[in-house]
Formats: sequence, C-alpha cells, structure tokens
Amino acid sequence: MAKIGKNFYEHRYVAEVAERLLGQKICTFNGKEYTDALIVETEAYCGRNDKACHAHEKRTPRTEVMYGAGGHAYVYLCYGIHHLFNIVTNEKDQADAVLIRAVEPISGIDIMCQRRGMDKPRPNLTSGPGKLTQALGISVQQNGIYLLGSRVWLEEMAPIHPSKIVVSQRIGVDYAKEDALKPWRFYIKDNPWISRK
DNA sequence: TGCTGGATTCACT
DNA sequence: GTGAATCCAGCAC
Repeated sequence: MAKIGKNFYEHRYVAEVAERLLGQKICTFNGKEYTDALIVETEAYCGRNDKACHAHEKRTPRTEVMYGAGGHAYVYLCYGIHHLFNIVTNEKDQADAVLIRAVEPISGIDIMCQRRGMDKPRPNLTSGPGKLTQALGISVQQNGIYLLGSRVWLEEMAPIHPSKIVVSQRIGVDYAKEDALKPWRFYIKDNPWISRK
C-alpha cells in the first residue's frame, strides 16, 4: 500500500486537501499495536482569513507546528480532556490544517475498543474528533510528528466519488462569527461513523 | 501570577 | 436538553 507523499500535503488549497482526504486510510503504530481506519469526516482550517483557526493572526509556540511544512501532525488538548488530531497542509509559513473529525475502523478494532473502554464496537467508537484519537492511540505526544514516518501515516486509497461527498459548515466554531459559515466541513454521505448530521 | 474559555464527550433529567 | 469534567495556552494585569 502506497504511503501518501509530501506533495499531497503541501497542496495550496486546504479545503481541497480536506475533501481529498475522505476515504484515505490513517494508520498508527505505537511500537506494539497497529491500528488503521478510513477517514470519513474532515474540516479545513486556514491560517489566513479564518478566525476559527488557532493560528489566525497568531504565531505562538502552540501554533508553530501549523506554520511548518505540510505533512506534520498538529495535536492539541481540547477542554482539558480530548486530544484533537490535525494534518498540517501547505508550504512552510502558511498555517493551514485539516481536522480529522471521524474515521471508520478497519484493523485492530479490538485494540480500539480496549482504548475506549468498550467491550464491542459501536458507532460511537470513532465517530468524533476526540473519540478517534483515543481509539487510534493519538495524543499530544504525537504533536509535530512527520506523517511520512513509522508511527502515524496515511495510505492512498481510491478517491471518493464527488456524488458521495457532503459539504457543510464547520461544527463548534460559532465564536468565529462569519468565518463559521465557511463550507469547509466534508463527510461521506450516509456513512454511519460520521460525528453528527 | 492569575483568570478565562475552548475545533468535546458523556451521564443524567 | 442541560451541565460537569478538566488542562493549559493566551492574554491581562
């Protein structure tokens, strides 16, 4: 299976990358356990002209990784509880990123259940940005790692047909006012693993 | 040095 | 539908 290369991540239009990430496979290996899953829901965040983005008009130690070259992971802690996983895109000094909001489990489902404290797989195993990081074993320890390495990486799958892709507004970013209206959330139509309608 | 609030989830009414 | 859990970056003093 071919690993997704750096050209894919360094693409200039973050919303386009977010859309093309649908249906691609995300793989994690912590040294002992391997898990992978298909990406079924994403959101695009742009460092310029988008108040919903952490890096909007802010370059701080926390957001520095988003200013790096595409293909790195930006993981941060939300509400003191949940780790959220982003893929940095675009060239160096352009702070764009794609938030992975939901995935469909493929391999290592028993390991994911164990990490989530569940006895058997249910739709809420990975149907949300905080849930999938827990299931895949991703935490702030993975912040800044390169996605062409051997811990977290993506593999190329057949693209999703455009008729199966739904575009909507992003979730949970009302504080960004008019930028919250941007149609930068993408998900696979009728997929049972998406976070919400 | 101290305060505020969030790209969420889950249990409870 | 509502509210609690829980940490730390960012910013105001």
